[in-house]
Amino acid sequence: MATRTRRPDRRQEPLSRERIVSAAVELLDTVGESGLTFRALAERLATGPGAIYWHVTGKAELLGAATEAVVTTAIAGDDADATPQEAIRALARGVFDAIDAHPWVGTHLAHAPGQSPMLRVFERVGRQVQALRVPEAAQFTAASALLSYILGVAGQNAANGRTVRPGTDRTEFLDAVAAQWAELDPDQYPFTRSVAGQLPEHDDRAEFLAGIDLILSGITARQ
Amino acid sequence: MATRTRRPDRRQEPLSRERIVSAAVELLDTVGESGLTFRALAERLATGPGAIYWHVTGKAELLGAATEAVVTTAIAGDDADATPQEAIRALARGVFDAIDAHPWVGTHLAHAPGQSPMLRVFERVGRQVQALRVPEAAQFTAASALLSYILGVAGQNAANGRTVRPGTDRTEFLDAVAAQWAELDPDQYPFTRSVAGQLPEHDDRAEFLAGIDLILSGITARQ
DNA sequence: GTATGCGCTGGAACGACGTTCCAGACGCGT
DNA sequence: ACGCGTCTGGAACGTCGTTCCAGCGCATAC
Repeated sequence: MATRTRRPDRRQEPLSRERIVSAAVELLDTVGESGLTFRALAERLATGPGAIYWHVTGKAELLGAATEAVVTTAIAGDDADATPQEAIRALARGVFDAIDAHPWVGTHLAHAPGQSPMLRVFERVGRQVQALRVPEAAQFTAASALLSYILGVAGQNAANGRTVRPGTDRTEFLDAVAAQWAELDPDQYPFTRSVAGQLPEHDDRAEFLAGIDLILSGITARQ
Repeated sequence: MATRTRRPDRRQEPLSRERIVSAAVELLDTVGESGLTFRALAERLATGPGAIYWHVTGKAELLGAATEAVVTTAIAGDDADATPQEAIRALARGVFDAIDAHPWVGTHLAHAPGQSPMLRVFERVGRQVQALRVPEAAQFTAASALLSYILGVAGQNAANGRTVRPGTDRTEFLDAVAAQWAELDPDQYPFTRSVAGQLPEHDDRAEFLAGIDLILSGITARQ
C-alpha cells in the first residue's frame, strides 16, 4: 500500500536553494570551475535550467553561496580557550585546508558581492588581534595584513591546484617546478635559482603557517 | 605623389602581437574585464576575430600577456642605491599602483600560466630579502610571505575596483562601507564595528605599505 | 466536487561568447 | 609571370548564461 501522506518521492525531494548550492559545490569539486554549468547542474538535479533561476538569481550568486558554504564550515571552530596566536593559526589553517580541498574557493574569496565570507574571517582575526593587545590605531592594519596574506596564499594555491589538476601528486609537481626554476637565466633569476633546491622538500601548509607567524611576530614586535 | 616604398597604410599598420595586447589592455581598462571580447577587439583593430588567432593562441594567453605587460612596466624600477627595505617598499608600491590603475590585473596575477609576472616580482623581492641578511633557510618563507601579501591586497583591490566601477570616488565608497559595517550585528561583529570608524579616513595605499612594514619587521625581528 | 489561484517546474529559445575553418589577398623569390 | 607561404577577416559551430512561458500539483474557496 502507498504511504499515508503524500508519496515521499513525487519525482524526488523538491528543489531548494540548499540542494542547488550543495550540488554546485560537488560539481565544482569534481569537474572544476569550468564544469559548473547551469545545464550540468540541472541535469544533476534532474530538472531544467529555468527551474534553478527560481531559487538563485544567477551564476554570481551561486558561486558566492558555494564559497560561503565552504568557508563558513571551515572557520566554524571554537577559539575560546586558546592564546590569540593559536586561535589565529587555527583560523588560518581552517581557511587553508578548505582551499586545499576546494581550490576554486581561492579564486572567489575576494569576488564575493557583500564579501560576506571574508568579512567573517576578518572579524574572527580582528578579535584575536584585539586580544593581542595591539593598540587600537594599529588593529585595522594588523587584521588587514593577516587577511590579505591569507587571501594571497589562497589565490596562489587555487592557481596551482588548477594547473596541477590530474593525478599528479604534490611532490611530483614540486620537483617539476624546481627543475624549471633551476634552468632559469642565472643573470636574471639568481635568487629564484638559489631557492629552487628548497622547493621539493617544502610543505605548503607549513610554509603558510610560517608566514602567519612572521606577520604575528611583526605585529607583536611593534608594541 | 605616393611614398616611395609601400603605401604606409595599406589598411593601417599590420596586425601584431604587441598591437593586439595593447588594444586588449585599453579595452580592459575602459570597459572592464567582461568587455574584453574577441569581437570587440577585432572591431577596435579593424579586422575579424579569426585574424587575432594567428598571433595569439587564445583568450588565456591574451590575458596573461596583458597582465605581464602591465606588471613588467610597473616593476621596471632601479633599486641599486636603496636600502633593502626601501627597495621592497618601492617594488610593492609599483605593483599596487599598477593594480590601482588596472584593477583587472589583480585577478589574473595568480592565474598566469607560467606565472611569469609573479615570478619576476618574487625574484626582485627575494634579492632584497637576501640583502637583508635573512638566513638562507628562511629566505624562501620571507619572500613568499611578502609575495602572498602583495597578491592578496591585489585581489582585494581588484574586487573593490570592480564593484565600485562608476563615478563613485573613493571616500564616498569608504563612507558607504563604514556605514554598512556600523550596522552589523553587535554580537556577531564587535571588532568590525569597532574599526568601522577608522575606514573613512583610511588610505588604501598607506595601509598596504604599513602591512609591508609589518612583515618586514617580522622578518628582521627573527634574526 | 469543482473551480481558482499560486508556487514552482522544465524545456525551448535568444543573444553573445570563444573558437575553428577556409577562401582569398598580399608580398616575396624565382 | 608564376607559385608559395604568410597573413587576413568573415562565416559558421557549439556552448554558455539567461529569459520566457505553458503548464503542473496542491492548497484553498465555493
